[in-house]
Amino acid sequence: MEKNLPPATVERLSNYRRKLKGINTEETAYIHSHQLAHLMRINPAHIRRDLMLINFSGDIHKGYNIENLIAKIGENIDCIRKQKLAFIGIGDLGRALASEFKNKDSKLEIVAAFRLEENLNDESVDFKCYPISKIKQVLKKEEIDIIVLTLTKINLKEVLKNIVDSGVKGILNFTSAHLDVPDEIYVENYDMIGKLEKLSYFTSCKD
Amino acid sequence: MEKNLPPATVERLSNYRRKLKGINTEETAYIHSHQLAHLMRINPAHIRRDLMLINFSGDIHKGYNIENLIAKIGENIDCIRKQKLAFIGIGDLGRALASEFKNKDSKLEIVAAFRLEENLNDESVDFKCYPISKIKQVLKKEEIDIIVLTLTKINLKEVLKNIVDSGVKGILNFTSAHLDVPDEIYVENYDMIGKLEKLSYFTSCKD
DNA sequence: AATTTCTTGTTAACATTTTAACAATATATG
DNA sequence: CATATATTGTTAAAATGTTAACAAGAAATT
Ligand SMILES: NC(=O)c1ccc[n+]([C@@H]2O[C@H](COP(=O)([O-])OP(=O)(O)OC[C@H]3O[C@@H](n4cnc5c(N)ncnc54)[C@H](O)[C@@H]3O)[C@@H](O)[C@H]2O)c1
Ligand SMILES: NC(=O)c1ccc[n+]([C@@H]2O[C@H](COP(=O)([O-])OP(=O)(O)OC[C@H]3O[C@@H](n4cnc5c(N)ncnc54)[C@H](O)[C@@H]3O)[C@@H](O)[C@H]2O)c1
Repeated sequence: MEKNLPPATVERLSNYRRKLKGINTEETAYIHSHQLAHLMRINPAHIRRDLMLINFSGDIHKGYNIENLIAKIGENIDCIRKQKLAFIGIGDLGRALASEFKNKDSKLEIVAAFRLEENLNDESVDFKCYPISKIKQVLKKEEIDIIVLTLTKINLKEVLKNIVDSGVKGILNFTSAHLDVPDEIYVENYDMIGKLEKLSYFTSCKD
Repeated sequence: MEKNLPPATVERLSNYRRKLKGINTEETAYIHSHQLAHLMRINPAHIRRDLMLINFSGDIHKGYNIENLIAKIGENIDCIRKQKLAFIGIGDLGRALASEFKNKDSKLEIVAAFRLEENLNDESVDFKCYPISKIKQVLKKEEIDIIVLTLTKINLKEVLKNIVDSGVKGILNFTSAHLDVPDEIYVENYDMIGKLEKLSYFTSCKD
């Protein structure tokens, strides 16, 4: 399978799927483009175009079969094997994000988290938590694919070096720090403040 | 002032500012487009174009004066008066997001949070926390501009009705629920899973 | 003084994303 | 049966976003 879907489409497909999974298909097995569009707050043409790109056909009158669509999206955007995630920093934010994964049966699996504290009971989470001193060893052994950075930035430099050396392929970065890593590593920065300030700009009267 | 900046530029300007504020201007008072671009992992032309849009000029050799630039960005994207935020749901995620606001001296100010629990000590946060039963009353009285939704979705329908009635202008939504609110309210959905799955798509070998 | 070297500001080209438009087609309705 | 209606799939157009290119000009260097 070639990775020829536009990034914006990939992200939307993931969002469609999550929304569709929330629908009880015993009540409604089909959904129309305009209905899904309404749920997603986007244009119906968008939906039709995205589904065209993954070659998914609907019934001209009943609409799209929800279960089949969920499966088709998976065929197109999921990795064949499970990809392994590790969290670095497991405080308020890390815990909140990690708990989103429960009951999601995604192809992404959290296999480890790291934190400063050497001895700590981590009963609230269902993956293994290590002190950061073990990072080198664990990343290599577990063959982690993707890192989620939710740490406060003490020692970031050394942490990054270990990440790069371990062969990780992508980083989702929630810290405000600059990540000086090679271009081969796909970095996605994620910042709420930017979104909020954009929202503020477009909702405030500027006169 | 007219709101004629492209959304993508507004978001980037906010990000530039946050990055610039992290620089010690006693050491380096100026920054070049390519330096900031490197920090942001974007193209230098991007920076120059964005700053052109807000009419900010740099010194042809020294680059951009950091303090002036921070101020200029503020003039262009900040609301004249402080805008008031309220969080609905103040668990792991709410707390993590709220604590990002400390020491940020933004024009956005958290003035209230709501949660299910009637009696609870909220010592870790520095704004007022109310039980959700008080929502109607508080939103009206405080004239909240923007809502951050970080609740687990019990009673969402009623919560939404109160939000709409109170005249809120924007919602940053972290829940997976569909927000059925009038089009006048600017809704921004924010989902980490979509970003992660996109990251997974572009980092995995699909052959 | 001339030349080289940078960097900004700006334009124009390019790429991507979004949306409108509509033919094709199936069902329902009069 | 003919007509009205609704929805998909697809193309084309419009809008937005990104990047390349380069003139203009300031300092440094020869
Ligand atoms: N991008 C956003 O929108 C956003 C929102 C909220 C928080 N944040 C950022 O997320 C990060 C975490 O926030 P939080 O509220 O969860 O903080 P927290 O204090 O609750 O948790 C921090 C965690 O990181 C660990 N940690 C710190 N330094 C570490 C290191 N060098 N190596 C390994 N582990 C380390 C700690 O042990 C702890 O588990 C912060 O950098 C914060 O700025 C970003
Ligand atoms: N978009 C994302 O990337 C992302 C990531 C993590 C969590 N989430 C979502 O954020 C939400 C909160 O997650 P969390 O980990 O902080 O949960 P949590 O259980 O730690 O906290 C939930 C909070 O919401 C409050 N609450 C619940 N129902 C409420 C109601 N009807 N009215 C008022 N308050 C209410 C609770 O009192 C509590 O304060 C969940 O919906 C979760 O799915 C989204």
